[in-house]
Amino acid sequence: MAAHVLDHGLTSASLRPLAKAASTSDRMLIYHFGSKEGLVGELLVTIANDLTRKLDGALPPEKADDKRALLDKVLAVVRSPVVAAYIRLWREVVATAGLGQEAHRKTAADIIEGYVAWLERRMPADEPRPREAAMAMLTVIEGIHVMDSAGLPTVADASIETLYPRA
Amino acid sequence: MAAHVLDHGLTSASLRPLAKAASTSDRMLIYHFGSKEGLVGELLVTIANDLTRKLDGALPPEKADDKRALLDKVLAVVRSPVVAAYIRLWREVVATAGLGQEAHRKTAADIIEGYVAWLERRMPADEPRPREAAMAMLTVIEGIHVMDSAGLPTVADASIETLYPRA
DNA sequence: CCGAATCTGTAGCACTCGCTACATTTACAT
DNA sequence: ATGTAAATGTAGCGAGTGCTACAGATTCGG
Repeated sequence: MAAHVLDHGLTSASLRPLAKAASTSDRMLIYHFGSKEGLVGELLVTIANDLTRKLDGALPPEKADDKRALLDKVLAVVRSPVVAAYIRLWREVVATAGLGQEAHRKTAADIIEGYVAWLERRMPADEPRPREAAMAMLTVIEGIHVMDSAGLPTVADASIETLYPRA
Repeated sequence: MAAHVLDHGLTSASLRPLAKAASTSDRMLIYHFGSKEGLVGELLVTIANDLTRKLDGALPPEKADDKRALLDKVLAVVRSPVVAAYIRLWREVVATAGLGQEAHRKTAADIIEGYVAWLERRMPADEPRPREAAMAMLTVIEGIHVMDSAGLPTVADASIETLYPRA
């Protein structure tokens, strides 16, 4: 089911295709998860954990040499095809969080807090305000994702060079 | 119809409610726009123009004193309730653009290019690379929108202070 | 005034949506 | 072995989806 959602998107995911992906029936999904909302909630948690594991695997928690090096490494990972699917899903969650979806808003906030901490742990040792630096870098990364989604990596790269110039 | 989409979102917009908002029938919408896809396309163009007009009205094209002042002014506008609705819709377009929706990707790219130019025109006169500076600022603004959507303005504000420190 | 083209209302088609009723099977403790 | 609870299959409900067929109304040039 996680694979199906990563492929086809969250808002267009309906019970019957999800059930097919899990080799069961919609009947069973409702039976086990109570409702579609419950299913999606648990699914998002699972997927977020998957992503965390992938990121940790690709980038062990060591202090980077400088911020630009860290940003480059992170972008190399999140722009890779496998992780990019997670980012697309992430865009959907943020979008629905913007509307009334309070559950998704909470999920989004949790995930962001998690990644701020994740980035903070990898900030250069000489960084005076690592937490603020992590927040700033994550904000930039989110912006870059938007540019990538729009098919404008040029804009993204120019932004990187401007905000985090190579030493 | 634009108001309805701004209120209720794009992906959940269906013909009958849209028709009701326009005091017609779904029959008529298809007659005039050919298909839902055509309708949404024209609707997005109209809405984007609306937003451009609002932004121009709120922020005439004058060179700002410095980048932080420009950023603050822009954020004051895009965070106002009226404009925030447009931003929520924008998030949806970006999210669907990330999936297969080539039409939305094109729309997204056009809009971004437009706002880069819009920002460039307002960059401080002493800015050596106004275009790159505009791209960078727009990237940051997009990231800030994400933080706002997740209900984390704290993160957004810390990022602003870090990336564009007050002189 | 009249034919033709442009509009619009009513009804409905074939489909998907989340979810449920009901019956049946399976697993397991006693 | 038997009673009980968990698990599953089949069928379907009511609502909504984009869109169409058909018929009647309106408008307008000749």
